[in-house]
Amino acid sequence: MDTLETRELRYFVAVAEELHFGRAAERLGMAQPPLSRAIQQLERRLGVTLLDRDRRGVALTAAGEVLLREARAALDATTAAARRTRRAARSGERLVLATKAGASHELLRDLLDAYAAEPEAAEVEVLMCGIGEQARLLRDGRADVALVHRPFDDLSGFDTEDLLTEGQVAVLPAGHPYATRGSLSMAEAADVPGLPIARWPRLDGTYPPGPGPEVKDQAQMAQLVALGLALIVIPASAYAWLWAEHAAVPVSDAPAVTTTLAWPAHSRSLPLARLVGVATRL
Amino acid sequence: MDTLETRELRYFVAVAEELHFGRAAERLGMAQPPLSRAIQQLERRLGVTLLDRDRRGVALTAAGEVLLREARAALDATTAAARRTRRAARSGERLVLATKAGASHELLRDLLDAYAAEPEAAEVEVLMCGIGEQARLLRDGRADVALVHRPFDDLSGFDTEDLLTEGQVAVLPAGHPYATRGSLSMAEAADVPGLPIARWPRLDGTYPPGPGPEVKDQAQMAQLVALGLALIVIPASAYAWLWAEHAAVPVSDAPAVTTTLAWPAHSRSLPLARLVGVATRL
DNA sequence: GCGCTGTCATACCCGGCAGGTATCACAAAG
DNA sequence: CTTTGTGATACCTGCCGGGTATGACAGCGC
Repeated sequence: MDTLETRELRYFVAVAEELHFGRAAERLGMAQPPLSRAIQQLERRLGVTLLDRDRRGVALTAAGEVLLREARAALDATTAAARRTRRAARSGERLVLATKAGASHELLRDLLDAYAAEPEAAEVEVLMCGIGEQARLLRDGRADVALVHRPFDDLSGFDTEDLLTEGQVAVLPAGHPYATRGSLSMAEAADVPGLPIARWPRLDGTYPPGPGPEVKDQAQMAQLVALGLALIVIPASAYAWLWAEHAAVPVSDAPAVTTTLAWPAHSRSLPLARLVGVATRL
Repeated sequence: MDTLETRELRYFVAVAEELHFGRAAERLGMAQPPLSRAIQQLERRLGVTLLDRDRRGVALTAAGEVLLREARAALDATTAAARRTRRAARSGERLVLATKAGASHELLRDLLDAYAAEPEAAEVEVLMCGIGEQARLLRDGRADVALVHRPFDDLSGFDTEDLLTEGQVAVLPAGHPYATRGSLSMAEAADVPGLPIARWPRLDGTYPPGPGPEVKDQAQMAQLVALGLALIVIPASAYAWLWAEHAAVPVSDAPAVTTTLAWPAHSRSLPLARLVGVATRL
């Protein structure tokens, strides 16, 4: 019952993702034959067929799907081990906080200020990342803690602390007739003539269907709205990046958004514990 | 930024746990010199000192502590990958459910019955384990899902579904004067003359202080109570294993215990999803 | 102080296996 | 039937993981 080596897992993930031995080998910086052999060995050692080689193409078996998912998690865990160990050794202690660019401005500012006021506060590095990337950064050790937003982000596997629940607002071009309304319903927001709701990616990177333009960060949204090409519905705290050409109107029936602090479940870092403590008292 | 091999992690964990290269090498089934060399290489590659070799003994540095924790998690993840892959390939699908021996009898029976009644139900193997072992079994892939009890078990890192919340009862020898009482308070239970409360291990394996005997499973508890040497306070559903020599009295102010279904956060197994679905409808 | 013992590090050797190159086998396309 | 693209096979080589023997050094008993 020998244990799998990370090398084998890396190879398998490459092949499973490319579904092509040649390209996978290239990505791994090696030749194709040893890669084929390594995968065969892996299959023999597990006693399981992972790939259906069907001349002209490779497909994952059910067991292969399982291994792909598990192997990714295991690889993330090992790289996280290396990263966190290196970080623990360097420069005393230091926290890396991942957050979506532009979101929860005031909350983040207050949190950092309050934490910095603590005696023995560690240095906090803020890592701005794209939508939905926080979980990945936490899992592979690039971040120690993250500000995430329910129900948008995937929190499974983390410890969390809710910080703030808030409604959402519709952001419109400043001169638009609806900009002076006191509030809107989702139905109204979805049906503004000439202003489709912009779509942003879901957890898996795909976009929901709809007429609006696809965007991938707040800067794109801001510009599209300022240009009068779309409207967007966002948490009220994302307000901070509003331009002069924007107006915000509360959306009465949009789902509430909770800003949450999340960190790896097994973390025992003292500075992190202190940051969480500060956050709860905010 | 090369990635760590599981072999290195295994070696490091052995040394970190033994704090002795010789014993660690023996445990790993190898000679001591190559182990020393491997650890040195690991330290060089990470650019971090993990161990303070201080003639006569080895001690972990702060970075070493971090790596020990992270390495254990990573190793669990890789062995889980192997186990789950093998299991996915064998015998169609099959679920392994871990539970504390003797706890939540009726609930477990109902759950298994309801699940078995489903069309396309997978085979469920019930794995009885000791107190607090469920989390480990889930983490290293020996189990797919577990029945755990809040606030006793460590649920960090898992998805969960609460099934049942209940009070606790004091279990006494059948003939004891208090056995006929309608209810007790914690203060009263803690102060029964000649009957100290038995202590069971906490998450880390240590015992809380107190006058009562230390026990490690329900059979020991049962016997101690039947012998008139101790009383215990347990969730009402653990009732099922009561002997004729026992009597149970509700404890009015004991913290409520919730029986919870827990599973690895990233699991995507269809039979598991079905089991969770059945559980929520229970 | 002088061995003795227990500990980790060093020196050196060897065999297996990861990786490379060349080639094969085969299926689909034309 | 050739061409093209694919993964598998055959075979070689060098590196590195592992073994043995030994060194360096701290504490201990006398």
